Amino acid sequence: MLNERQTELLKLIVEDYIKTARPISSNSLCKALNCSSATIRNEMALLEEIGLIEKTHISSGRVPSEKGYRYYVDNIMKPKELTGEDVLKLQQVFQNKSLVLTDAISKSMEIISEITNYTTVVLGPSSQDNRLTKVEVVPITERELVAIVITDKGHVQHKNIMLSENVPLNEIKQTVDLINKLVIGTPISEVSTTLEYEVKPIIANYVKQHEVLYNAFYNAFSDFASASNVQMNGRKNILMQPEFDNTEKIREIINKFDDKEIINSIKEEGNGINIYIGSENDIDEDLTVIKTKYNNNGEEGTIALIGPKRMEYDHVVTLLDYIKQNLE
Amino acid sequence: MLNERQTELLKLIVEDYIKTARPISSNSLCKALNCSSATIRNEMALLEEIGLIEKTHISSGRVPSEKGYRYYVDNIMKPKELTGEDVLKLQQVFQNKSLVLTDAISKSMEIISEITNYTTVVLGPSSQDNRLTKVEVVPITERELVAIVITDKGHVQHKNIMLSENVPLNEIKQTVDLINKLVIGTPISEVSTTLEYEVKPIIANYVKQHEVLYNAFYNAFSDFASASNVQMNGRKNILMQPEFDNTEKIREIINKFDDKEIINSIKEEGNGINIYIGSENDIDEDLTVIKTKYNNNGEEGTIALIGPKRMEYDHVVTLLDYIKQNLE
DNA sequence: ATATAGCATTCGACAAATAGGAGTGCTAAT
DNA sequence: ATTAGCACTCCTATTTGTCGAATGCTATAT
Repeated sequence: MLNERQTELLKLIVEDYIKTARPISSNSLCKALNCSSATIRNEMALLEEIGLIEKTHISSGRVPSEKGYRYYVDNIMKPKELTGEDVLKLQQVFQNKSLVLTDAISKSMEIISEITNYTTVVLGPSSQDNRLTKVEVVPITERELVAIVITDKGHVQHKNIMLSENVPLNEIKQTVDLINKLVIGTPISEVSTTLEYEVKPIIANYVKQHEVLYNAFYNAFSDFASASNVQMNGRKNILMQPEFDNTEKIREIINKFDDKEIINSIKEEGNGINIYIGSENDIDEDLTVIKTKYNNNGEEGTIALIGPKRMEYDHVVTLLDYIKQNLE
Repeated sequence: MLNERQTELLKLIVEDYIKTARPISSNSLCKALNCSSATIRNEMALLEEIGLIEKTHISSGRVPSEKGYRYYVDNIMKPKELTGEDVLKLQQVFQNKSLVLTDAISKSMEIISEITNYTTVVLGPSSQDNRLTKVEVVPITERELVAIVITDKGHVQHKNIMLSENVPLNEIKQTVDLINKLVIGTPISEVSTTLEYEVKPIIANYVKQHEVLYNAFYNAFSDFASASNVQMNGRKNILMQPEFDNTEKIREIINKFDDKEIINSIKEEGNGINIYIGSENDIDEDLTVIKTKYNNNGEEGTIALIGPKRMEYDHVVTLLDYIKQNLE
C-alpha cells in the first residue's frame, strides 16, 4: 500500500511524535529522508488523504491519526530489544523461586509501570470456576467468628462474621462440618445453590439457630463469589503525560480509574498481546490499552498497560512479551 | 478578644468563602451586618492586622487565613445539625447488626465521602499487638501451600507460599503443629523472634527440610506484621474543588495520595476529633485533615477526612461525631 | 515524471495595549 | 462611632499587533 519512502515517513512521524508530543514539520525530516521539505510536504499530503496523519490546524505540522498508529503497529513497528537494565530488574522477580505466580505477576507489573511511566493493571483470575476445598471457622468472641474459605486453586478468602444472636459453639461446628461434607468440590459459582437446596434443609433439623447461621454463611459465600481482584500501579504516571495537561481531562481519567466497572471491563478475551488504540478501547479515546491474558494453572487473568495513544508501542510490546514468556 | 460584630464578621467571611471560594467584599456584607461597607472595611482592616483574614492582592476582597480558620473552628463554629437525609443514610449501616465493626466503619466512611464530597481515609488497626491464635496450612499442590494466620482480635491474613523444594506433607504438618504449640499467644510483633529462638532449633532436629519451611514461615509472618490496612474513598472528590484547578496541584496531590508513607502518617494519637488546618497537617498545606481515633475491642484505628482548607467544618465535625457515637 | 525552490498564506503563541469593574484605604462630614 | 465620597490599585477580559513556524501551490529544474 505505501511505498518505501512513505512507510519511512510515517514511521518517522509516529516515532518522533511519540518522543516529543509535538506536531512534526516537513522541515525537521529533511535530513532523515534525504530530500527537501517540499517533497516531504507532498508525501505528507498523500498520507493525510489516506487518513494516516492529521494536522492540528491548517498550517500546523502533522500528527499521527488513530489509523496511523494502527498502521504503524500492524505494519511498521519492530519489537524493540530490551535494555540490560530492564532485563535485570525483571530477572530479580522471575528468579525468586519462592514467589507464588500471582505475586510474581504483581511485582513485575509494578516494575513495568516504573520502567515505562505508564499505568499497569493486573486483573486477578476470578474464583468463579474454582472448587471449594475447605471451609474453616475460628471463633473470636461469642458473636463474632472468622470464616475462611479455600479453593482448589489456592484462592483463600476470609470474612469476619457477626452473628445476630448468640449461637453455641457446637452448633457452629456442626454447621461447618456439614458444609464441608456437602459442599466441598462444588464450583464457587454454584455454592449458593447447593447451600440453599442441600445444606439448608438438613441444618434446619440439626441446628437450633439454623436461620442465623445459614444467613451468615450464605452472605460470606456470595461475597466470595463476587470478589474481584484488581491491582493498579502508577496511576499517577498517566497524568504526567503532556497531552493530559488540563484539569478537565485529568479529572475525567481519575474518575474512570476509580470506577470499578470500567476497570473490570479490561478483561482480555483474545490470545496474544492485543493493542486497543484510542476509540478501540472502552476506557477513553485518548488512551491506548495493551492487554494480554495469562494462565495460572488453568485460571485466566489479564495484565494490561494503559498509556496515552502516543505510546512507545515497540518497547511496551517487548516488555509484555518478555513477561508472558517468563510466566510460562 | 474579638467583639461581637468582629466575631460575626469573621464568621460571615469564613462561611461565605467556604460556600463560594471567592474573596469576600465589604459591600456584600452590608445587609448582614446592617452597616455600611466603609464600617466593614474598617473592621476588616482590624481583623487583617490580627492576621485572621488576608487579601489576595491589594484591592481584593478578604479571604480567611489559616489562623482565621483556626479561630473560627475554635471559637465561633457551632456544630451543624445533621439533615434527616444524612442520618437516614448512616442509619442503614449502623442498624445492620450483621456487620462487623470494621465493615461498618468502612461503609460509613464511604457514605460520608459521598455526602461531603471530600476524601475519607480509614486506617485499620495494626495487628502489631494482637496475639497469635492459630496457624493453619492447606496444601494446594506439591510445592504450594496456603498459610493462614489468625489473631485473638480476629485479624486474619493468608499468604500463598511457594516452597523452594518438595517437602513431604507430614513434615509440613509437624512444623505447623510445633508453631501452634510454641508460638500461640505471642504478640505478632514478637513472633519472628520466637520463631527464630524457639522453633528453629527444634525443627532442625525433627524435620529434614527445616530450612525451607522455616524461611517460608518466617517470611509469611514478617509480611503479616508489616501489613498495613488503608482504605480511601472518593479521592477524586478533592480534585473537583475549585482551588485545585491547576494540573500542577492536582498532580502533587494525587502523588501524595499514592504515597503509602504519607497516608500512613495520618494515624491519630490524641483523643477527640482533631482538626489540622493547612500547614498543621503533614500532607499538604492547602488541605485540611480531620481525624479521630476509634477503638475496636482495644485495638485503635483512625478515621480521617481530607478536604480543602475551605471545608464545611461544622458539617464535617458533626458527621464524624455521629459516627464516633455510633461506634461505641 | 519527479523533485525542488520560492512565495503567499494561514495560524498559533506571545506580548503589549486598552477598557471596565470590583475592591480598598483614606479623608472629611455627620 | 459611622458613613459618604473619591482617588487609587489591581484583576480580568478583550483587542491588537508581531513573529515565526508551518503549509499548499506554482513554476522551474532535473
